[in-house]
This record gives sequence, structure tokens and C-alpha cells, in this order.
Amino acid sequence: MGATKSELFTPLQSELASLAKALAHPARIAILQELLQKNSCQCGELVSTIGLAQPTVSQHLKELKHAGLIRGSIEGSRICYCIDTTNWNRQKSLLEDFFQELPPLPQSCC
Amino acid sequence: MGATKSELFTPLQSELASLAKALAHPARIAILQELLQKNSCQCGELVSTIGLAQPTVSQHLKELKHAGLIRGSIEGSRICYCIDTTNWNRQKSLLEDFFQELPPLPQSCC
DNA sequence: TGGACCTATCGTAATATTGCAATGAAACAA
DNA sequence: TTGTTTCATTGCAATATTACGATAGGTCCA
Repeated sequence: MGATKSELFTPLQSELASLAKALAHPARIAILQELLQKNSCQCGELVSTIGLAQPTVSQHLKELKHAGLIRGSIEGSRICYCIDTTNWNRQKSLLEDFFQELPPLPQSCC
Repeated sequence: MGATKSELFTPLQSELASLAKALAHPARIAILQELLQKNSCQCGELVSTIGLAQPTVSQHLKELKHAGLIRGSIEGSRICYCIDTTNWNRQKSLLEDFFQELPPLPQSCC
């Protein structure tokens, strides 16, 4: 059917999956890397950096904004994007709590 | 079109996106949580725990296996799944390198 | 052998995602 | 005002994902 049966899962499971979904495209990874590296914000610059058409980049930016990972603010005729630091750190710790370190060779099975 | 233009991205970007895609469904998060918690492996147990049909769970397991996050081995008439520890730790550090901690309020823009 | 179990795979339907051309909206400069 | 620049939105086509019934292929036990 293609529709997730969301009533089966806990809020945490859904939140983690949403975060992962926001990261689940190389273009969005590339956008975040740009924003992390340049710290200062970008906009149409991203279009030429990434190599996708402007509407496509705009759509990816929308998804990242919806996930709370970035923010955008109008700055004259341009729009300034940057990492949403507070949310970023929250998501980071969410992921870290899930992605616990495992001892190299426990393998109590398999 | 629905097909990612993968030639535009670096191997690292594609790898991170693939990892995120593997985690981008609450059922797969739930499966991993089960495997992390019970340490020992599961199989048909997961079907009743998750609440999805058996073919659906089997499909999610296949994706997690393809992503290298879990392994499955035949154990009599059952199949024993568990976290692929080595790969897990590698993916973890991959994600950590990307998801760097950010100072609470730098905001050199926006 | 036959039946009971467990899991993978196939086939299919419903839905979601990706990508872009065309267009719209807002800011700015001449 | 008119034109330019910048970005969002709309609409659509192509592809991917999600879910499950039906079925196939194993193991195990009697």
C-alpha cells in the first residue's frame, strides 16, 4: 500500500524514523554538509553547488526545514539558510541514544 | 522523476543517505531496538512484536540485512537475526562524524 | 512419507518520493 | 513602472516504498 501503519509504533520510533528520512537523500546530506562547513548561510548558491534544478533544491530545503534541521530567514531579496542549532543537537542526542556502541564481538548468537 | 541522480554525489554522501534510508521506517527502528535489547536473536517473534504481517517484516529484515546492520543465520528451522556488530560500529562512527556537535548559539546568520 | 511449522519470494495495489518546466510572488534597481 | 534577481509553489511524469495474500522452499516430528 505504501502507507506506513504509524499507529503501531511509539512516538520515539516515529521520531527517529522521521529524522532518518530527512537524512535519507544524498542531496540533503550535501546541503547539510555545505551549511555545516560554511557555517554562514546559503540559498541559490546551493543550487550551483549541488547540481540539481532550483525547484528540486528548494523542495529538499523544505523537507529539511520541516524536519527542524535547518532554518531560513529572509534577508532582502535572498533567503538565508542555516542549521537550527538547538534542534540539531536534540536530534543528535536522539540518534546517539539509539545508536549505542556495541562491544566488538559479543555475538551471543549467529 | 523519483530516481536519485546519484552521479552528483560523493561516495560518503551516498553512503550516509543509504544508512539513513535503512533507518527511515519506524518498523525497522523497532526491529533494531528489539535486537539491541534482547541481544540474542529473533525471527518470527518479531512479527508478533511489531504487529505487521510476516511478509512485511521479512521485507524490512531484508533491507536491514542489505544495509549491513543485521545478520541472519539459519538455526534449525528458525532463522536467527542479530546486529552485525562490526558494521554497526562503523555506521555509527560514520554518522557521528557527520552529525557534529554544534555550539548552542553561534548563529552567524539568520 | 505426510503434516506442521517457519521464513523467503512473487505479484500486486496503494501511496510516497524525486525531479523539473512552468509559473507565481516578493525585493530591488533603473 | 518595468525589468531583474531570488526563491517558493504547482502540476506532472517517473520511480521507489510499503503492505500483504498467495505461494514456495526449507526443517522438524510423527
